[in-house]
Amino acid sequence: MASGSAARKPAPEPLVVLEDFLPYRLNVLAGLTSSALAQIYAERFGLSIPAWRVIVTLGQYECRTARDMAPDGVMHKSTVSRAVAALEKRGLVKRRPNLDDRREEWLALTPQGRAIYEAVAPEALAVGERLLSVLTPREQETLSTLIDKLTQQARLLAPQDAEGDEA
Amino acid sequence: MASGSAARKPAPEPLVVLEDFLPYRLNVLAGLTSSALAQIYAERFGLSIPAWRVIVTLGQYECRTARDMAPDGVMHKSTVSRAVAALEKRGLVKRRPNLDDRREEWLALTPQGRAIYEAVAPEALAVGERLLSVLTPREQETLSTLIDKLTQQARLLAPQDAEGDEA
DNA sequence: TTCCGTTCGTTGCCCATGCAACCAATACCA
DNA sequence: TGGTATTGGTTGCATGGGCAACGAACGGAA
Repeated sequence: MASGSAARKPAPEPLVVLEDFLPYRLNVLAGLTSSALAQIYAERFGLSIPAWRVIVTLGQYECRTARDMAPDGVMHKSTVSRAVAALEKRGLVKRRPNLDDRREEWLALTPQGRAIYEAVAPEALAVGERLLSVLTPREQETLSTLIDKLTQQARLLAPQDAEGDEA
Repeated sequence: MASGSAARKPAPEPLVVLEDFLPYRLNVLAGLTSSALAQIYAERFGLSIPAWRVIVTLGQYECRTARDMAPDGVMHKSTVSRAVAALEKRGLVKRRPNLDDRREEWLALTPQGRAIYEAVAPEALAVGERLLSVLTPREQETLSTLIDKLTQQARLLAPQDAEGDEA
């Protein structure tokens, strides 16, 4: 069927099969999980992903500077800056000047920020659990190891961008 | 040292440890590999990631419609539309009307498009190889299996967005 | 034939984000 | 001390990409 000429011809030489290409598959997986989470962050709590990361980090450490917010260089500093500004505006985060170095400021969750943190965190964790529930504990450990190895290697392959920001 | 009051206090209850949180780690890994690849695509060939995906798909199948370009629902149809438009403008892709259904159009690489495909593909593959080179063949197989399982599960958790587009 | 519902694809609008330039404060060094 | 380089953080600008509304074309039913 279809037109008489060249429909659905196989390509001369398929050099890459996209659905077997690791970076593509990683992107798909990460995108799906991100959107599952972003849905919770956004619809229920009005948080962007960067905002969520800031909140989680402050939930862990109580007091951090904006620079410490992305020690792995994942978020751009402008992203962090804007996320913090938005959170401060909503009264979820407060800043205190660091008297020892007045370039930077200490950040902390306000009580309202902490409350949101305590509301979102369990739901986010639940999504993570549901995701991992298809793997055996042993597989989960293996996965963790593999991700670490790959991440370490990926840092070497993506030098000046995501990493050069730091250092 | 530091200010006398509340610097670096541990948080009351760290509910989530970001660097152990699977979705976060996946995002970091995918982001690093993406940026390693995007660098090649962009700097050397002026291709965005969606454009690259279109080119690879057409390199595999010769003739596809825009709709078939993201069968897994990863790319939004507007993203595909714009990527195809840009590629056509650069003379890398050509459209032919499908006379059997004039809503859609067949897409194919032009010779120039094919040339770019053949130039980019090996480099992209090389990055993928270098990434995987830190894993044993057995680990690579395991990884593949785990990614598949997780992706399948992630599709269930991210319903209306990335998937609802299709169906 | 004429409706109605659905699908493919495009486009206007808007927001998020990366980049780069910039300001302020500090560090280093002569 | 002064001068330069470096770092923390913000902001203007341009771009990429999502969403939703739209137009065009098809399918089915009366």
